[in-house]
Amino acid sequence: MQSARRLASTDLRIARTRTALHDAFLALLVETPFEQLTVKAVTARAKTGYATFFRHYHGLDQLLADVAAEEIDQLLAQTIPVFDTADSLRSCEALCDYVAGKHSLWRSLLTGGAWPRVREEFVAKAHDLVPAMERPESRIPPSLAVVFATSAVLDILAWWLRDASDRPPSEIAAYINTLAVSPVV
Amino acid sequence: MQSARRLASTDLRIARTRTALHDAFLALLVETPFEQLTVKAVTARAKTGYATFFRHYHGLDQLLADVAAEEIDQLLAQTIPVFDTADSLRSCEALCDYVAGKHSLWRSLLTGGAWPRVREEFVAKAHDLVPAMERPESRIPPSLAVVFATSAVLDILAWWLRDASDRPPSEIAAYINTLAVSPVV
Amino acid sequence: MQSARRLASTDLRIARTRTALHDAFLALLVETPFEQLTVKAVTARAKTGYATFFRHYHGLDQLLADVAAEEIDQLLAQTIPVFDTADSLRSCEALCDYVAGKHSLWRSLLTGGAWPRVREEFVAKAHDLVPAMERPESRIPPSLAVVFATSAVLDILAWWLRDASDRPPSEIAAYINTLAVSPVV
Amino acid sequence: MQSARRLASTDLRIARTRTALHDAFLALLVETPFEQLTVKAVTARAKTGYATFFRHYHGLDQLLADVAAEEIDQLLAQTIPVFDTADSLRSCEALCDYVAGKHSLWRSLLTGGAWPRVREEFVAKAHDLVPAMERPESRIPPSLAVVFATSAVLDILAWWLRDASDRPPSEIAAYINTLAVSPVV
DNA sequence: CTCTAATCGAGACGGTACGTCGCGTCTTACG
DNA sequence: CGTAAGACGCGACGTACCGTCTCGATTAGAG
Repeated sequence: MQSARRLASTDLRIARTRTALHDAFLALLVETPFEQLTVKAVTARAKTGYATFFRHYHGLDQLLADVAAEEIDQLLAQTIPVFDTADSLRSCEALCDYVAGKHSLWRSLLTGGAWPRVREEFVAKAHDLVPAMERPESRIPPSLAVVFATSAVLDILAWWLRDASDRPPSEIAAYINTLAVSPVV
Repeated sequence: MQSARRLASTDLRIARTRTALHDAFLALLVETPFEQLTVKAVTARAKTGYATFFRHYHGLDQLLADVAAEEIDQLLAQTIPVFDTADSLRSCEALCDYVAGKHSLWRSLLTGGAWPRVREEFVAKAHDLVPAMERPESRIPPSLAVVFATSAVLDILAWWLRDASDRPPSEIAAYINTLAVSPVV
Repeated sequence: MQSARRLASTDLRIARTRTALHDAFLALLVETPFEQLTVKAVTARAKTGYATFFRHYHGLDQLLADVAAEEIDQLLAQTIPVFDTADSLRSCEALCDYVAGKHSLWRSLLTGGAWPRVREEFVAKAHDLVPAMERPESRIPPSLAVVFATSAVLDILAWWLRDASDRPPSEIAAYINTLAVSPVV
Repeated sequence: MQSARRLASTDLRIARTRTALHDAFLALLVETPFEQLTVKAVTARAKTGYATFFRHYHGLDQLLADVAAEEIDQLLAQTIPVFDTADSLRSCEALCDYVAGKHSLWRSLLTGGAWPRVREEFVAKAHDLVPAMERPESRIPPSLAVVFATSAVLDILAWWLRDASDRPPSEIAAYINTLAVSPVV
């Protein structure tokens, strides 16, 4: 139960239950803002006993973290090179294409009540990666640069997914490049 | 209760109660993240009856909005000219000086659980002011510009108040100017 | 305020207010069971300020007692001779005719939530009158006789007003005479 | 929760909780008039969570009905033959002996605020049993006979338990026979 | 016919109980 | 004999009503 993820449980039932909760959670997240989700609703949707939930997660926050973590890892993996590459615009486009492919998932994560937590996790993970890409010549403190850049990227993506889903990824990529990337590199 | 603020109720008791709730709320916000506040705690601190709270506000959200609204108005009044003035850096410094003067209040509003709501309100109000300063020549959609700029300003201020309170306002002003203002003007 | 009734207040306003409350109370009692009445409802109906109610009565119970007391006195005045007279049947008919004349009032008092209190008051007042009509030859203890007879009279009247309002007073009088009067004299 | 009783839940905890509430309720009923009982008091006495009460009953009324129903059934089973038997006096004595055996319980039910409800339930149940014992030759309408007889029995019992507990059951039986039974058969 | 006190309306307030909801724990019955 | 179902303790919520209180604004009835 403790760390919930990884530990690659050998028990098939455990994997089954987790998948069910995982999927039910994501499905509900699309219909309902995160703060209004209840354990009961998730377990009902997952056709799982109420108490069972707590055998796998400490609470909805952890389930969110669990679900979001891997998505965040992947998004982050797309985001980091943006700040490292010579051709940052191209990287931005790759990033936006990636998000466009998981449109509804990321809209749930970025435009609802889940988003402060997602942002926090995203920023925290980004921080861990920063030492690897020291950029001492900049006049901006690294910790601020990380916060600013990641927040800006997420803000722009959130704006896209919520208010402007009809615009092409390439356009968004240009905005990200202009507003979030250029100022810090 | 209706609109909660204004309408300047002529009854002294009402003003007294509201002030008490207002102050108690702010005092608790410094010690406790917003999401963990309870009506009971606020009314206890305000030395007010529990039910009385609901005679004035529909819930803690509305109290937060009520408390934050006027602060936001003032901060916004400092922020807008930043994007309009010839000497934007000087305006940024004025903004940072203003925030430094209300250090602990704004730290509560920007670094705790209240901040998503504050940001939302801030962005919404900023949106209402944007038409007044049309900037058609920009290649960034106005609604994105508003979201990006206000979010960036708040992010930078939040970083300052939470992680770097020892830095002088002028330095922060420079960051704001570089990261949030320049890219959109 | 204290004893509420009598004291023949010289102030017209007081009399006016009391009458208004009195009437509003009776009017509501017809529509609503006593236990569901609220002070607010009574004062609203009486077009009177909420606090004004408490300037005249300690609570709804007292208002009920106040309203009921005089009615009970009158009913009791009709009831007592029933047990004293040679021709008890005729007295019973007088009693029933009297009740028939205040049909809706007594239905409210006897068939709703007010009835336990009315009964209690009725029995208590009857008790006070019993010494005057000692009937030592009976095998039934006087205190029981009073309780039984008054309760029985009220029960029969309540049954009439609630379930059999179409029957003539004379028929009810016969029942009262047979069931409540004869057994105790 | 639904029908509250019966359906013999197989879960021990449920039975345990209901018994606790049941007992606590009866214990409090001895000390306190029914209308002044609170759910809080009952649950406190039952050492049970407040909300748990509502998982079993809709309110105190239902709990009273629940508790009283079985007692009423038993008392009624003793009462009915009184009106059917050749030797009604002997039946009355059986009835009084039975009540004497549950003295404190019935005093709580009949002499406090619970009694109007108990009476109502008692009368209602008696009504359901009446068709079985048609007595067409009587000149008293059956529905009145039921109301009168059951009310009279309860009134006499209540008088006994409240004001004359020292009298022997046989004496009370005589009163019941004289006042409540004879007039209707 | 005025002046002065009492009464009035309005409704805020502290308090208490209600009935509901969700959480996280822990017992139970069942497979 | 372990696991899924769900009862439980807890505590916050928002509502309703009570009875008290403080305000002016009237309005009687005594001088």
